[in-house]
Amino acid sequence: MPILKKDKNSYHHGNLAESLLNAVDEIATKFGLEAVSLRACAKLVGVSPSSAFRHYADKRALLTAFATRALHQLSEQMATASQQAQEDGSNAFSAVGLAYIDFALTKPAFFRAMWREETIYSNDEAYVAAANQLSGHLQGGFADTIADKDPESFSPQELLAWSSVHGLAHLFVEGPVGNGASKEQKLVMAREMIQALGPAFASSESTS
Amino acid sequence: MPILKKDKNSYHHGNLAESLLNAVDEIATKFGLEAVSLRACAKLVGVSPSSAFRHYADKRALLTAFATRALHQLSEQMATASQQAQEDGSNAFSAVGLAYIDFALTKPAFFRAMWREETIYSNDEAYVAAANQLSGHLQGGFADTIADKDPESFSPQELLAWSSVHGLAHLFVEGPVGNGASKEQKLVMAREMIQALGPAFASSESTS
DNA sequence: TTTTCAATGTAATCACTGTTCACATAATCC
DNA sequence: GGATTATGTGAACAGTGATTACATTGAAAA
Repeated sequence: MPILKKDKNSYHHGNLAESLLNAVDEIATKFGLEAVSLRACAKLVGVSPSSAFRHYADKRALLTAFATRALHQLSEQMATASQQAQEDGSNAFSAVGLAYIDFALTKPAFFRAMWREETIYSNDEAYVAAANQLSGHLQGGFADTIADKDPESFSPQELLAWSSVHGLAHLFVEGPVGNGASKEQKLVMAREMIQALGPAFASSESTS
Repeated sequence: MPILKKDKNSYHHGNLAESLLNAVDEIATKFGLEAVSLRACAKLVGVSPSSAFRHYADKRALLTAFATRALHQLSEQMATASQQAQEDGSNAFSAVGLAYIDFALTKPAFFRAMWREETIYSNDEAYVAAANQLSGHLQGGFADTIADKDPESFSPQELLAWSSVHGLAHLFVEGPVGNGASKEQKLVMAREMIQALGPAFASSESTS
């Protein structure tokens, strides 16, 4: 799946929709989310600016697709972390939470793109589904009763779990927390914070 | 402090720097943060677009000043909430945390502006100071040893406190949490989440 | 009071942005 | 092979942040 058009003379690109997402990826990674423009993406892909509108109604629609893809990537990493923890016998919620924060630290532009009401269509079906999947992974991390639960309703503890992990990730990425620290140090802070969360779950969970 | 130039013929505005901040306020409140443009602010103030650059080096500098002002406003609300709780004898951290979330729900555009690395100068002295003041209020909410602590270092529990409150506020404002719910319902969710946080602090705090 | 000068606001202009529209080219279906 | 649909193009539009040389003003200095 090449980003660039295969040969400069071919009129059709063949994979433009996805290639544009890859272009967003590349530009956001290199120069930040703010630097992502339709024209820059089009140029990177080797295509005229207006061609993007054949595949996305809007810049916002493109960013929505990108955010959705990012959500899926994060979900995937959380799933493997959970699986790994299950094999190790270690704490699943801690593993999933750390995966969440690690993703934010590794791909800050992606994390930013995911949560930005005003620049994505947050009612988009695929986006909502991906977000629900995310929260499901987190809920599944510290309780094994996921599937048949209403994804819209959170118990206070579930909300606490998501909020704290998400909040730390966001404060790392956008806020003044841990400004001088390395990624490893931040992950240590995260692990400790998650550990401190333990007593809040102890009452409702049998074993840990 | 009028936003508009007093009389259309006077060459000097007299209070442009602050009036521009008010313009950002108004536009962000009415049309969202994304709609804030230097030109729109200038027009609202009744002044030419380029005049803004006499007072702010950048659009980013303007937004930094706006974010800083917003941080102060939030700080103020947290301070009064804390004071109120102290008079009532109710839980100070809960009050401060709820004030934090209430602010985010009431002024989402302000909350967004506060935390946006790429559109503000997050190393700006005044901004950093305001952010530190914020975290101080939160730390002060559940322990009374604020003043002489290094604002850069957080204990795991302090980090947990800020992260969970901040995370829920952010998920409300930018994320899919509580999408159909009213502000009051969200505040109930917030109160319950904060309550669920209690056990995590119990071990290190004597009384509550 | 007059003169000087720094502070503040302006107009014109630049490259860039998202978006639209009439058009060009290609792939696909009958 | 010819018609139809999907996909990419080029030119244009208004709006954006920013810079520059210039205009206007208020206040300090004479």
